[in-house]
Parts: sequence; structure tokens; C-alpha cells
Amino acid sequence: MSSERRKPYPFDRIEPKWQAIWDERQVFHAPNPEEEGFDAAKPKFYILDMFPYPSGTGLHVGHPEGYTATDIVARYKRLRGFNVLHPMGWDAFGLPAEQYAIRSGQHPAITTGENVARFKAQLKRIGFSYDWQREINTTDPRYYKWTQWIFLQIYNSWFNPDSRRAEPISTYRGGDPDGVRLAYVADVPVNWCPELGTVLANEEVVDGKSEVGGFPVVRRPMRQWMLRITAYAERLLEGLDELDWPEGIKLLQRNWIGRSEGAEIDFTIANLDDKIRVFTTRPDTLYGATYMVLAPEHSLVDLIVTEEQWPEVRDYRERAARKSELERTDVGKEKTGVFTGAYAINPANDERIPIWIADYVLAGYGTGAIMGVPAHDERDLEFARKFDLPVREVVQPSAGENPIGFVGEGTAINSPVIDGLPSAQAIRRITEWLEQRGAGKGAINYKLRDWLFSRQRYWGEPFPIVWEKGNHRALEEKELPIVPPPLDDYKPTGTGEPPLAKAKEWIRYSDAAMRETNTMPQWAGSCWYYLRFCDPHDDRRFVGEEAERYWMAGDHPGGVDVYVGGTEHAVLHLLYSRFWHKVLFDLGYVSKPEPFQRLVNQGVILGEDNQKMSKSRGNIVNPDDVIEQHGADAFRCYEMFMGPLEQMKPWSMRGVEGVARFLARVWRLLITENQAGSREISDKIKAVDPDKAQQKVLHATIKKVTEDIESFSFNTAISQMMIFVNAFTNAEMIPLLPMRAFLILLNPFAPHIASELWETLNTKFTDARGDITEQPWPSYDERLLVGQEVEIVIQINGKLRDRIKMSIVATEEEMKAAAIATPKIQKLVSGKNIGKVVVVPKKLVNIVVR
RNA sequence: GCCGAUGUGGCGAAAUGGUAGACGCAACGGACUUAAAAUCCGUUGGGCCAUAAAAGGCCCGUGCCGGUUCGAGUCCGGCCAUCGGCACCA
Repeated sequence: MSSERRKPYPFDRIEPKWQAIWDERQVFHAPNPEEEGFDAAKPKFYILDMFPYPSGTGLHVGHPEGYTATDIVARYKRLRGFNVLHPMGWDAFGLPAEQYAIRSGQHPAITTGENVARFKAQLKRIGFSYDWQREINTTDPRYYKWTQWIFLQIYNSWFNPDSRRAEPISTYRGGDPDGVRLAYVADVPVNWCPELGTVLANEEVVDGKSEVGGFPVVRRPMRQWMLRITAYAERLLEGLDELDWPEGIKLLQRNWIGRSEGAEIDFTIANLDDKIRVFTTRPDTLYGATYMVLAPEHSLVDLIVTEEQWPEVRDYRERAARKSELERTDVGKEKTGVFTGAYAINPANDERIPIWIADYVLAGYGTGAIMGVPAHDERDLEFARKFDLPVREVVQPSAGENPIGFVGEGTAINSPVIDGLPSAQAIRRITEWLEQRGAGKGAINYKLRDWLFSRQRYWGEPFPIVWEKGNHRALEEKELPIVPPPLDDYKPTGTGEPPLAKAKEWIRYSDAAMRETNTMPQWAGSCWYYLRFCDPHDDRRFVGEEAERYWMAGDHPGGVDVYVGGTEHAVLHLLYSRFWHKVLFDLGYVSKPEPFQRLVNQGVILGEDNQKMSKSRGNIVNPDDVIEQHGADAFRCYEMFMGPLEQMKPWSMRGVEGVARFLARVWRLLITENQAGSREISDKIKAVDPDKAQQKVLHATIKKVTEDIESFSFNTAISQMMIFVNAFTNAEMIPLLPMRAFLILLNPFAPHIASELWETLNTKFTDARGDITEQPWPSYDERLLVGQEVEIVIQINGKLRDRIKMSIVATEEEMKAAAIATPKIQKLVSGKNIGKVVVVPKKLVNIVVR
């Protein structure tokens, strides 16, 4: 056996050939309006992939899954006469390049450049039809100049609650504008990761550990930049309704935003001229509040604690502060807390109730204080039982259950103001009652926190901000981009001071002003890249107005028509970019309220062993190896043939071989090798009319492939093309035109082989001109899909009993009569009563017998 | 605990309420070949009956239990399992 197995068809020659042609001729460049070659008569279609972080390990088989899907749709839409925007770029700020810099001293830009070159070569090798003239890189100063510029727009705006929009800060009439800016500095407890030497956003902390690296995260108060995403909570929620996204992702965002409706209630503190405000979704249980709990960090704790209780309170607070996020939020653990010695007055019944502190109350949610209603809240009940606090039932369940521990809706009891009312009414009534007394009001709370936007990293966008006499100030637009200084040592300081602080020269902006040394998080660049793709070379604006209006147009709120990527960004990138987009929309910089209209999530690809691919399991599939062995077209088709795009599914090398065999059959259908070993067009190919059966399978294939591409069902589109090829495999004569149409259908999936075969046919037949990329998509004729006869299924009581062939024009009566008349059916129904007979035209007859 | 998704052959999977398992993989048999690879043809959910051969026939079967319907993988109700998300959010 020869060392090199013979290729079933010469993909190793034709794939590089066509990739070079596409490159040279810039076949997939989409001109902008006003640009040469732009065709204003065509509708636009913007189809986007989530651009990758170019890691050092190169592409894995998960990347090309979504990329192949979008490439099929992009190539299809071009043939359907659309101007298609299909770009690719690099989300290249990030930790691995920085960590490599720490180890090697090599500037991260060099590592990034190498990785980008490798990723790009890999993507090109798969034959994706990206418009490479639009390639962008978030670490390019010409790109992040505009990331910094957008930050300035956010910094220079505030959210006007009356108009519910962001407006320029100059329209703010209140006192201190720094208190309302959408970008602000706050001294808040943040997620500090000592191992990474940086703070992290809530979205980046998973189970008390950093999402990147899995290192422990602790709470620590620090002075940080925040973005006021909470101002947009309601609009981010409302906007979801109009988007064509998977319901699961919408739900994840809704839960993350976490809207809950209820009331804020003020409890006066006994013997003190102050109040504690709590938030509750169940104001109707106010009479059942037998104690209060403040979060250990609550600002009133110092004020109310009695001298006697002070040592215990201080001790508890210190212990709570030292706990990691993981320890603190562990649901299973037992409740803890200490009494402050102080009492509050329940505004409903003027009862004195004790005030405790406990870490099951979170400082960051609501008001950081709760009323304890042990009878109707599981956590409060657990706490009350542990510390012997009274339990008073105030809601009666409808079906004689025990009221204690009942958390659902029922009827108010032991609550003079609302007794006898169902919970929903009781909530409204008691809220009004509290409002009248000035002791409370209806309120809405969100779980969403403001976005912690600064990082103590080197490899990120520097803030366009300087500090002067303790105040921050924006730099001017003409000073952008702010480029980070080169360093000898990229190591984090460990103190929370960013590495940029080491550049003593750089941080000195002027005699009076020092530069901000934090950098932006990795999400900043990806928040708006889809906009830059519309107009990537503009150096006067972040995106040209006309280009933005053209590519983001459409009769729906979102600008990008289709966006494909994994679910891992559900509450990170997909929420952040919606937020930025809405700010830019409010300020009049973009034309649409939402960035992405239709979202499709591809499923994770598992290893052959059905396990998640990982280095340690040794089940990683390298796309380069697959392409080397079977070619890019087989790789693309297999990625799509595996199963539904959205589904999680295991890789199978055997499966790749099967798809490669299919492509080889396509090749051999049209090409034969002569004695001398050179290839020529099969003499079975004739410019003749197809017969009825061939006509039928052709039109069925056009219909199925067209509909399946539209619905992202690529696996069944490929199945149908296999059926088509099988139908012609043993034909004596192969009519030319069905083959032409078939190649166009195959082209989005396997563009290299389709291009080559198309071109080869052109050398012999003169019926078509130009490349396959210039052909119109074939159409089908519904009438040719059915023959003269159809098979009718005959059922008795719903069970298949016989089949007959009938003309497609047979009437229901004829079908019924013919069905009952077959010998087999006669035998089965003889001596029985025939009841109803159900007839489905062209399909089946069901005879009901008793 | 709450929310969501998914359960169909040996495997990946198909099936507008109307022939369950298309298409592919694997397996088995055959053709071609000195031989193998490649290729082509055929068989392939389980069980049972029948037969000289060619055929043929019956029952069961889409996680489990029930319901609606002439007819349910598909619709409804209730369970179970796996995966994913959230998780002391008052």
C-alpha cells in the first residue's frame, strides 16, 4: 500500500485553486453605498458570526460549525440577489496574550499578530466567503480609538428618567453631574481575583470563581469605573419581545435582569430618629414581620447597634467580609446572624421587633434590608427557628394546608387592614395604605447590577480619562487613540494597582494631571464591532452614517439580520452590546434600537467519546487534520450533516468519510478518468431533457434545499442532495441541466467542488457563462413534484393494512371504493360493520370497523 | 430548590396529527480483483408464523403512566432520566 492514500477526488488541488481565485478577484467583497460596484437595486442582508478570540491553540471544530452555517446562508443569499455583508475579525484583547507576555516579556501585540495570522489562514483554508477587506481587530489603535470614543459618549451622558433615554450630560440640570453619568467611579465592594490580579464583573464570576481560569474571587471594596446599565434594565427587558431570538436565551436575559415588583416599606427605629427601608414583593405579609435583618455591610448598622451587642456585631461583620463569595452564597449552609440590640416599629401594628444582621441578606439587592416574615418565607422561617423568633401566620392557603411555611398566594388573615382579601388585592390595598401614611410605596427592583467596567490589566483599551486634584476629566476626541505604553514587566502588581501605573512617564499627562491606569474589560471591543464592520476604514467617525443606515436597515428593530454563535454569551456580550447600542441609539448615532434581530445558537460539538472536547481527555479534533485528509468541502458538509445546528452532538470521523464519499460520487457523476489518467467529462452527460422521474427528484431537491437553508436545517438539505445523487448514479444518460441546477444547490455547502465542476462543464457545453458564484438560484415547479399516480395507504382502525396506486385526480368517493375493494381489505372487513371512513386526498383511507 | 432544553435502531439522525426510522455511519452478504483497497449491488428495529423456491403474513416498538382523536413520535395531564442556566434576589 502506498504511503499516501489516493484521494477520491483531487480536492487538494481544486480547493487552493478556487480560494486563490476568490481572493484575487475579491468575489465576496460587498461594496458600500457610493463605492464603485455598489448595486442599489439589491436588498441588503447582514449575516454575522461571533468573531473569535485568536488563541494560541488555533481553531477548533466548534468555530467552523457556526461559521459554515453563516457561510452557506451568505453564499445562498448572494445567489438570491442580495448585497450580503459577511465579515470577520478578531476579538484580540484578552488574558492569554498578556499572560504569555508576563512569562516571555514579548509584547502581547506580537503574540496577537501571530495568532491572528494563524486563525486567518485556517479560516481561509475552509473557503469561507468573508469580505476580508472589512477585517477588523479590536487591538488595532484605529479600532480602539473608537471604542474609547464610545466610552466618552457614555461618560458624557446621563439617563433622563422622564424621557427614559440617554441624553448629553449638558442637559442635566441637577447639582453634581458626576453623580448621574452613565460611566462613573464608585467605591463599591467588587469581585477581586487575587490570582488574576484584577477585578471582575458579576457576569464573569461563576460559582465564586473567575470564569477565566477558575480562580477564587473575594469581595473587596475598591474604587472602580462602573457603567450604569441598570438605568436600561426596563428597556433591555422590553426590547427582547421584538427580537427573533431563541426563547431560552431571552429567558436567561430576563432572569439575569431579574425584575420584581413589590413595595418599599419604612420601619422607624425605636428611640432613634431614623428609618430602615426594606424591599418586599409581599407587602401583604407585613403583619407577619416579626423581626428585621440588615446585611452586615448595611450603613445603618454602626448607628443602631447597642454598646452591649457591639463586640458580637463587629466580630460577625469581620467574619462575613473575609468569607469568599462561594462560602457566603452557599445555599445549603446553615443560617447565621447576630442581634444588634436595636428595635424597629412595624408600621402596620406598631409592634417593636428586633433588628438583626445576617449574611443571608445581600447588601447589593433591594435596600440591603428585609422584614423577616417567617411564616411565609422559607429562609426567614429557617432563621426564626434557629434564633427562636416568633412566627405569625398572615396568609391562609385556599386548600386547608398548613399556613406556616406557605409561600404562595392565599387569603390575608390576622391583618386588620386587609383581612379576607386575596393576596393580589391585599398587596394593592396595603401598598395604598402605606402610601397614604407615608410609610411606603410601590417599587420595582432588578437583580441586574451596574457593570463593573475597569480591569487591572495591561492588554486592554486605556481609558481616555485623566485625574486632576482628585477629579476625573475626559480627554478630547482629537487626543484619541490613547495607546498604552510598552512595559518591561507586564506582571500585575498584586495590590490592585494596574500594571499601567508602572509606566511613570506615560501616566504623567501634565504637571497637574495623571492618566487613568485601569483598562477596559475584554467585552468593550465586542460591544460594537458589528457596527464597525459596516464601515471599517472610516477615520472620521466610528461608522459612516450612510453605511450604518444601509447595512443596519430592515423592517424590524434589530440591524444585523442573522447572528450566529454559542450560548455562552447569553448574559455577557449579548447584554452588554444591547446596552451600548441603546445608548448610541438614544444619542442619535445609530438608526436601530437593537443590534441583532435574529439570533441562532449553535450546539457544542463533543468528542467521539461523547465527552466535552478537552486536552486532558485527548479527544480534540483538529480541523487542519480533517481538511488534510478529506478536504475543506467534506469538512464543511460534515459539520452541517452531523445533526441540527442548535443541538449538542458528537464528532465522528466515520461520518466525515461518509460525507467525503458523497462528494466523490458527485465528482464521478460528471468526471471520468481516461486510460492516460487525465480527467474528462463523462460521456453520459448529454444536453437532453430529463425524464419524469429525474425531473421530479430535481424539483424536490431544489425545493427542499431552498427551504432548508432558509430554516437553517442544513443536515436535511444535505440528505436530499444525497438522494438526488443516488438517483442519478446508475443512469444511462445524465441530462445536463439538472446537473447544472444541482451544482448551484451544492455550491453554498461545498463551494470548491461545485465551482470546479461548473467550470469543467463550461469547457464542453456552451449553455452557461461565468462562474457558479454569478448564477441565479434555481427555482422549482410545484407541478413537477407529483407524478400522475400516488400511493394511497389503506388503514383499518388506524393501522396500515394495504396500499394501492391511484391517480392524483381520484375523488374521495373513488378512493374510498377502491380501498374497500382490495382483496386484502375485503378479507379483513368481511363479516364486520364498516363505520366511518376517513379519506385524506392523495394520502390515505382509514376504515373504522367494529 | 427554581427555570429551560432533550429523550426515536448498534450509532448520528428523519418524519405539515396520516406508511416511524428518510439520509448517513457501522455490520453482514454479493459483484469486480491474483489479492486487498476503492467502487457498485443487496440486507439490516425486535419477536413470531409460513415456505421447495419466489414471495408472504401477524404481533410489539419513538423514556414511563394515563387522556384527546378514525388515527399520536407529534396534542393534553402526570411522572422519570440526562444536559444546561440561575441559585439565600426578600
